[in-house]
Amino acid sequence: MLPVLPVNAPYHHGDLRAAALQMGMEKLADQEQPDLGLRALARDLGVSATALYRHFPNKDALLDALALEGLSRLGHSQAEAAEAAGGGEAGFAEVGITYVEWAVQHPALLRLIYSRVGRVDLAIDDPSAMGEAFRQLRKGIAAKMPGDLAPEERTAATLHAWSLVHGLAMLILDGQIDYDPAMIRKVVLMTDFCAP
Amino acid sequence: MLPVLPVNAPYHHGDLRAAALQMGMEKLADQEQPDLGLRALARDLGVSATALYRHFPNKDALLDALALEGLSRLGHSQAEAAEAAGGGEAGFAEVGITYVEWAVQHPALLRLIYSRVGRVDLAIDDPSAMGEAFRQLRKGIAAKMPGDLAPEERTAATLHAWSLVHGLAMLILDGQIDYDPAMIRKVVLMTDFCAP
DNA sequence: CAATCAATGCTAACAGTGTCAACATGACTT
DNA sequence: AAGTCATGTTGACACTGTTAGCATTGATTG
Repeated sequence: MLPVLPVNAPYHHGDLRAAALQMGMEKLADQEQPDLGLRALARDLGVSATALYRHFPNKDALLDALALEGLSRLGHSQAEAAEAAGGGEAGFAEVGITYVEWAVQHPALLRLIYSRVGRVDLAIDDPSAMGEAFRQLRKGIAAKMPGDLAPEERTAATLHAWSLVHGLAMLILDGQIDYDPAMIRKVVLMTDFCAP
Repeated sequence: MLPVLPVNAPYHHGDLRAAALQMGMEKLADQEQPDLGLRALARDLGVSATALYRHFPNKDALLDALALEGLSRLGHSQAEAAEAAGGGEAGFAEVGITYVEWAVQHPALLRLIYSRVGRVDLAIDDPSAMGEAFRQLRKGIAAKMPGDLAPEERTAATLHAWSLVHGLAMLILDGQIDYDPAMIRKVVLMTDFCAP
């Protein structure tokens, strides 16, 4: 977290944008809440407070970029878990469990993602970037579901699965329930396959 | 939102603490995010910025008080819904649906509650106030559940129900899914009764 | 190679925030 | 009536995001 390039630092940083995103990610990884200060971040980068404005129009844009990166990583983890678990119902449940695990391991990042994803349609150079990533995630969920369901049921089941694991994750992050992997597994397995 | 006592305002307010909590609640009701400024609140109350420090040790304490009040209101709504729906499985589902409805109607307040409830054990005059309220809520959920379940299953089912509606509520508040009452009902009813 | 220019950095400043210390007012007690 | 203490006020400090204007550098072009 110390300033980069402490000695003989050149006037120009090289790739401040990438460095800011990387350090932002590191700071988020160390925190519970997604509280990032622009000035504090610049300080840790060994750069003046306003230098970041050459790379991001404002603080929101920086946080959006971090959220987007986080969303991408979450998507990768999901995809990995899906692959590792193979297809079928068991694989689907594993994807949900992975979601909760990822949330526990990246609390600030998950919070950041969901806090910035909603209002992303407005005033972003690539308006559909975040929305698209999320659509992929949803599609990923839907694709892993048991196949013999009517479209209406499919939507409801997707919503059900997403809500369940998201709720579990949020309750854990907010300190309402303890993180007990066995219990998570039990809860997730409770309902995913008991279609009448 | 205009200053209280605009003309002939006496030096002392009368009951600033109650007024602050009430105006805080009103402001939260008008917002999507629980962003409350101490100075802005004082301004709207027609009082100096630091006057609130005679009634709350700091901003966190004020927000904690608001969260506690919000939690109480949520509990009341839950209890009402449980009563109105009668007992049994249908009544239980109704409580869950009410939870989501309440969240949609009080987005900032629900967010405030969950953001402050976790770390409430520290440095509050009544340490167990918030925890107790939440324990009541959990007990309320558990009490409304179908009765013929082993204790272990009971815990899991409670967790499942809470996570499901909380996840639904959060995804709606974060703009990820639309609020469609019929769909909510469908999803909540999907799994609550399919015990093996 | 030298001159120009755009990209990228810096400092200074402004409005806003939470918070503390010191002072002012007024309601209640004796 | 006098005095005390809860409650209000002003002023200040450190912090934040943001803008305007100036400085430096690496790259492009004559």
